[in-house]
Amino acid sequence: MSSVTITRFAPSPTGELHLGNARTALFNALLARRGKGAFLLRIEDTDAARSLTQHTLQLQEDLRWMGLEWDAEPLHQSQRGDIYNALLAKLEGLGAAYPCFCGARELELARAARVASSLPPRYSGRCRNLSIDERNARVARGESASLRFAVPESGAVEFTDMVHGPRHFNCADIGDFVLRRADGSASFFFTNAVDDALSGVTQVLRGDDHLANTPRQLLILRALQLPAPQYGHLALITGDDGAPLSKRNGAVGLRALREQGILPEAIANHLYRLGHSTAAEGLLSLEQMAGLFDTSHLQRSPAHFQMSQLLGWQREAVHKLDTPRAAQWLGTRLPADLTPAQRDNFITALLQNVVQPDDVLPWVQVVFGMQPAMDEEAAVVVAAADKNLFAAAAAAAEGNDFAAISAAAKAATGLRGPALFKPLRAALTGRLAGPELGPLLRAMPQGTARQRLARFA
RNA sequence: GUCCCCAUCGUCUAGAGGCCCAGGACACUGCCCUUUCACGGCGGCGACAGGGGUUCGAAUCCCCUUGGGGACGCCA
Repeated sequence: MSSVTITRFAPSPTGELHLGNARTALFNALLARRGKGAFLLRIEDTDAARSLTQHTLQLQEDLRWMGLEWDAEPLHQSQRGDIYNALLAKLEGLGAAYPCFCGARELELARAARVASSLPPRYSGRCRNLSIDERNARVARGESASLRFAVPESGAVEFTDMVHGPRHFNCADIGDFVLRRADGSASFFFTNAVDDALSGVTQVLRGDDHLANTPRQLLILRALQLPAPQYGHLALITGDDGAPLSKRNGAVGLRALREQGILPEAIANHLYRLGHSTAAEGLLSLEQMAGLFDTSHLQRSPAHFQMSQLLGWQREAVHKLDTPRAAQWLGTRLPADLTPAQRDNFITALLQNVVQPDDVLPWVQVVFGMQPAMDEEAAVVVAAADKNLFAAAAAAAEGNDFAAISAAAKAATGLRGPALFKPLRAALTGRLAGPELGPLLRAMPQGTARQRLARFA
C-alpha cells in the first residue's frame, strides 16, 4: 500500500459552487493535508454546451478564498481527447465496449416501455449482439454511433467504501452505459474514472449520489487494468425542502454567502461538522481540521443545512477578527473619511455586537450621523426621564467621555443602574440596546454627545 | 417500477451490548456578571421513527413496517 495520499476535487464548471461542493472540496483537501500528500483540481468540462470558462475561473477563486489551494496545474478534461480516444479504442479492441446505433428518440421510447412494464429504465443491450458485418456496414453507411461498455452479464463488483464499508453490486443490475457520445466526446463515467487512475489519485471523497455509479467505474478500470482509488461516499447535504442541495436551493451558494459577509473560516468550520464529527470544540484552523480529520467519523445519513448553525460559527469567527481584517470585512460600510483612530474605536466598540457586516450600518448612522432616528421604546424612556439628568450630562459631555457624563448625571439625579443608563443610552444612540457606551462615544466626532444630550435638557 | 443508501433533541452530532431513565454544539429560554447593551459564565427546555425478535441486559445486533434520499441519462 502506497504511503502517499493523493486526493482531488473534480467539479464541472456548469454553475456556481454550493455548500455541498465546497464540503467535498474541503474534505478532500483535508485528507490530502493530513496525509502530507497532494490535493489536485480537475475541471470536468466534457459537456461543452454547459461548461463555461467563467465558472471555471470563479470556482478556482472560490476555492482559494476558502483557503483550499491545489497542488498542481489543474487538468481540463476538454483538452484530453486524445488520451481518452486511445483508451476507448483499447476497450473496443478488447471487446469490452461496442458501438450503439440507437438514436435518442428510440432510446427514450424503449425506456418508457420498460418503465410501463415495471422494468428498470436501463438500456436493453439491443446493439450489443450485432454481428461484426452489420456493425461495419452501418458504420460504413455513416450512421452515427455511441460507444457502450459491455457490462458482464453475471458476477458482481465488490469494493470497500471508506464510509459505508464493504459494498456489493450485481452486474445483472447494471445496464450497458455510454462511454463515448455520438459526437465523439467521452462521458463522465469514463473520463472521471480514467483520470483518477492516470493522476495517481489514491482516495476519492464524493457525494453519495455516486455510490451506485462506482461499480461501473470499477468495471472500466478493471477492463483497462488501471488502478482504482479508494472511494468514500459522503451523505448529501439537504436544504430546507429536504432535497439535496442543488443550484436551485437558493442562498446556499458560496458566492451568495460570501456576499452576505460570511467568513470563510465560518463556512469551513460549519462544513467540517456537517456529516463529520470531531471532539474538538471551538473555531478550528484548516491545519487543525486536517490534523483531526478522520474518515471513520464521516456520517452515513444526510445532513440538513441550517443557516442558524452557520451563523453560530460566523459569530465566533467575527469575534476573533483583528482590527485590520475587521476593517477589510466591513469595507465600504465604514465611512471613507474616518481617521484611523475613529475607525479602530468604532470597530472595537461594535465587533462583539455584529454577525454580518450589514449589522454595522445602523451604527454608522448612530455614531457618525447628525441626528440618528429614535425608536419608540427609546423615545418613551427619554420622555419619562428627568430633564436635569440630560442637562447635567450635556454639561459634562465635551470630551465624549462617558465616565464623566454618567458621573455628572448620577450626581445631579442620584440615579444609578438601569435608571441612570437607559435614558443616557436612549438620548445618545436613539435605542435601548447596543454596544458599550464608553467605546461607542470614543468613536464619535467631538461634540456629538453634548449635542444629543442637550436636545432633551 | 427495479436496485441501492439512510434513520438519536427543532438542527448538527456523541454513542461501536451494560459506563446512557442518552453527552456536547447551534437555536430558544432563565439566572449571574456588567452602576447600561452585548460578550462571557452557569442552568433549563428538548431525541433513541414504530413493531417484532436475539440477549441476563439493546440507542447499539437481526427482521419487518414507516419515512427520507440516491442510481437506473449520448448530465456530471
